[in-house]
Amino acid sequence: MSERVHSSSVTCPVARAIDVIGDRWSLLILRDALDGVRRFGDFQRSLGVAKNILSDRLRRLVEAEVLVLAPASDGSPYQEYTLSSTGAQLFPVVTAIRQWGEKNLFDRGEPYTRLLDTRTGKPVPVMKPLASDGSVLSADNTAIRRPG
Amino acid sequence: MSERVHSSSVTCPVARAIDVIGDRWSLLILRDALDGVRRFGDFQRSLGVAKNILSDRLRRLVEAEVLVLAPASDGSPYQEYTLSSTGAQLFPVVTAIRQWGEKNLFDRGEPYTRLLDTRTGKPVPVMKPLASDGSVLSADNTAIRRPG
DNA sequence: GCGACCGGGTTTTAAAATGCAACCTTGCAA
DNA sequence: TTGCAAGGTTGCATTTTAAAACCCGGTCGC
Repeated sequence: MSERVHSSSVTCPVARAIDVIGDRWSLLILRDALDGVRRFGDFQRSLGVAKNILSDRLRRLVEAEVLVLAPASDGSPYQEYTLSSTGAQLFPVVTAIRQWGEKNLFDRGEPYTRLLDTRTGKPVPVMKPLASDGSVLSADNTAIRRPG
Repeated sequence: MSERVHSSSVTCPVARAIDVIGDRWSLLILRDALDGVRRFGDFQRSLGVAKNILSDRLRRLVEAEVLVLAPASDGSPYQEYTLSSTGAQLFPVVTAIRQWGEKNLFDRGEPYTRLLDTRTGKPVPVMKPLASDGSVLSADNTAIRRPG
């Protein structure tokens, strides 16, 4: 298990994250992976992406240790792409994107796919960044501090 | 003020959102915009992106009503790109990406830029999707439901 | 045992996006 | 009026993406 060396001198976590997951197909792959998709063919059918592009993005995500390539769990002789623990931690990212889309990109009455809590059947409440005292944070009351 | 018509038949909010903000430069522009950057030249210096590409991305974000082009607030004869209310709602998205990067893409001891609550000076706590009863949700106990 | 088919790709070639440099324009300011 | 900076646009070479064709190792029908 080799230690990854991360993108040189970039000290912004957003920029590093975007190097790994910040393109259209990678994000859609992760959306599907978080919904339980594991097989090459299933990703391809779901996304409608060219096989060479899918192959490339899956390889990059495996190299970044966001996905892990493992023997299929169902006895078929193929392999499947599963989320690593790092990859599973992207659930809040995809959920935040989803919730922004839900609130801002659909007209009233227009249907969209919903994310439900399977234990209760209810929609997942909107995520908000909270301060340590529990109050809701907006961009206005935060700031970036550079290291050093 | 024309009503935008959204991307046809795509019913996944993640997919629609990615059409608007799901590329490298757009996400980095939004990171900077949420940190208070407003001017073309400031985005360019911060990102190191080619001017034509920056111009294109800013135009798209304005068309998508994520950014708004307004006269500069400081009396200079130029215009500035400010976040619309839709754009400001991307704060949880960029914050989730940032927090994933912080936890997964830096080696121990390696410095990175931090997001601080300006009222307390403390780092912003990690965002998590919560169920309606306040318990933490993971991808495992959620599911997508298609409309109709 | 052999031909067809399916999963999971790679290769080839054409189209589109990107990046760089040069240029243009407007508003000052010397 | 010359110069200079902000905020772009344009032209062109390079890189990335996409679509389609091809390949290759199983498995299945027979």
